[in-house]
Amino acid sequence: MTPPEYAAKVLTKFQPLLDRTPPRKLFLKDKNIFYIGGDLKFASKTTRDKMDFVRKKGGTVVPVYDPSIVTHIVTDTTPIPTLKALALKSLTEIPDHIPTVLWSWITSGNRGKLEFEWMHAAFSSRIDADSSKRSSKGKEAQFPRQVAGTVSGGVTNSSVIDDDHHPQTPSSSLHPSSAAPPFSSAANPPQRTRHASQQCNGPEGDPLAEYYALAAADQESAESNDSSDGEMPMDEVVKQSRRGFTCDQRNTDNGHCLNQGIIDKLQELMELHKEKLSDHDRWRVFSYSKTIRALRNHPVQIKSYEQARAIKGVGDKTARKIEEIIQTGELRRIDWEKTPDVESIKNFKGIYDVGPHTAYQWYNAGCRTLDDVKARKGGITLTPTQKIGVEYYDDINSRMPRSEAEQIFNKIKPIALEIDPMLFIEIMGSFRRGKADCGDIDILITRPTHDGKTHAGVIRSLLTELHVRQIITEDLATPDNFDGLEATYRGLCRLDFRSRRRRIDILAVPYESRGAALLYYTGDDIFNRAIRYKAGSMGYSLNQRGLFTAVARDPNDRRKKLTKGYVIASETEEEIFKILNVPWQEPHERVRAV
DNA sequence: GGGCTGTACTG
DNA sequence: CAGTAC
DNA sequence: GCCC
Repeated sequence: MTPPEYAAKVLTKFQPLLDRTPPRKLFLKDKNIFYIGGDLKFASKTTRDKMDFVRKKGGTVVPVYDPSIVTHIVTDTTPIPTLKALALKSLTEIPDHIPTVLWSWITSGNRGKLEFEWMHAAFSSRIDADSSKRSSKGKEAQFPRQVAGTVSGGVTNSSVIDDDHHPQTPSSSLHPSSAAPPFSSAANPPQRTRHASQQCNGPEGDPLAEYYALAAADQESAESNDSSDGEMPMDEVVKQSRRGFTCDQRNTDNGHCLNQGIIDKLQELMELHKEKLSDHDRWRVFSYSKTIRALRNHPVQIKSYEQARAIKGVGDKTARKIEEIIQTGELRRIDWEKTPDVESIKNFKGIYDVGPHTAYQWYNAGCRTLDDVKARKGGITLTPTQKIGVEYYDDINSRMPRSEAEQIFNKIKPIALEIDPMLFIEIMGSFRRGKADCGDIDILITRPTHDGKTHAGVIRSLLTELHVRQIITEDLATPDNFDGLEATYRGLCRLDFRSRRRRIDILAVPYESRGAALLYYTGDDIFNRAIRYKAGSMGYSLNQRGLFTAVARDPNDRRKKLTKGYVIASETEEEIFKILNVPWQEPHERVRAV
């Protein structure tokens, strides 16, 4: 039997099953899927199982590719056979509203909600294809929709993934979700709400499933509300928007850039300043990184001092440097800053728990290399944490493929749920932002309280258990209070006994703080600083516990708070964005780092 | 001249 | 408290 | 470093 023949047959199968399945479990409802297993002539067992699965989850298996009907192309194979099955000559002929995704996108629905399509893009060239780009009318009406059950998710051929970005990952990896983030993000708030609602058909087991849905609904109903409800004089509001906060605008492009030459030189200079000791240098780095970010997003090639100067964040000094780069192709300041200490300091700071101060102390004691440090040259001493930092120097300074973070998390999550099945436990950080590789694993833990219970004590049990199972191998910093609702843990972990050590952070927060915590632990760093800065400039204060108002600050020292103020938002990310008048951005859109 | 995020852990 | 990390 |  051919795949189209079987697809046609699937449409009539499972109807009784579909009729008695709760609609919330049918996460493929309204999805018209054209599936390509690889063999065009014969529907293999795997292909048949997969088509069955789609149907059982409420999806429609479309027998013939018709772009006006199909909402998603799911492929387990490479471009050539895929195109053959579609009867097309080039991938570019597929409309932008039809994503080409891997099978893993389908099975991601098993975890409570379908993940973003770009996270499972089968071909990097079509990573921006997005079903939310489809005009909302005239679609998906032709086919009946219903149904559900369970079936094993298939294994995916990941050789189709463009894994240029993480060469250390063998192409035999079975984790196709390690696709790179999209180069540009076209999402906007109205589409986002649609995204969110299409993703909230979680199993009852996910305590936050409804929270995501509610948050999305909140946002929708609040769209027209003016955020400045009388608190603030109008002219001040205007002034703020003129200033422009880094958290407000998405990065427009990550690809090649017209000002790459300038960027390279400024970046080189910035890297040198990073290794210097003074506060002055620290702020220079802050400033350069802002300039570089602006240049990355700058649509035209800069050819003059004036043009450079016109960019927000570029002052006289930097504009002069840019001018020099344009005219000579060089930047003399780079050689000037390339002092002999830079290399040593950089290496020392690569040790966990070694910052500028310690690095210079060691340098002044006569250390120049890591071996000098290991030999305690000059009589230097190391803290216990620093010793761990030295021992696992290479591990800690390398990134792991997204799939490894996922695998480690998949070991930890069941252990946590065994302690308390009501826990909310998710990976945050760069993983949540969809990065193809992760520097560490950030795990957020909380628990709904409507049954009168909390997650107090869970952190202690979980850490104990993870130590026993040798998943966590070293502690770097342990919580002040192991039994509270709030806890911060930092350590090293590993997937199995022959894997590298990986940095892991486990954070627990009270349930009411989950939105603020989600926001903070998702980052990225620069986005966080920017949104906190904006909050501060609007008279609020934002931290991982919530957005606070009426915070009285010491007039002599603005950073000192005299009163805590009171929480005005903390349960959802959406309400915090809304109050701060920051356009909604999905985690993968919150990337600001250069 | 002062701000450029705000907090937790370590010794 | 200073230093470090996120 | 930049901005106020």
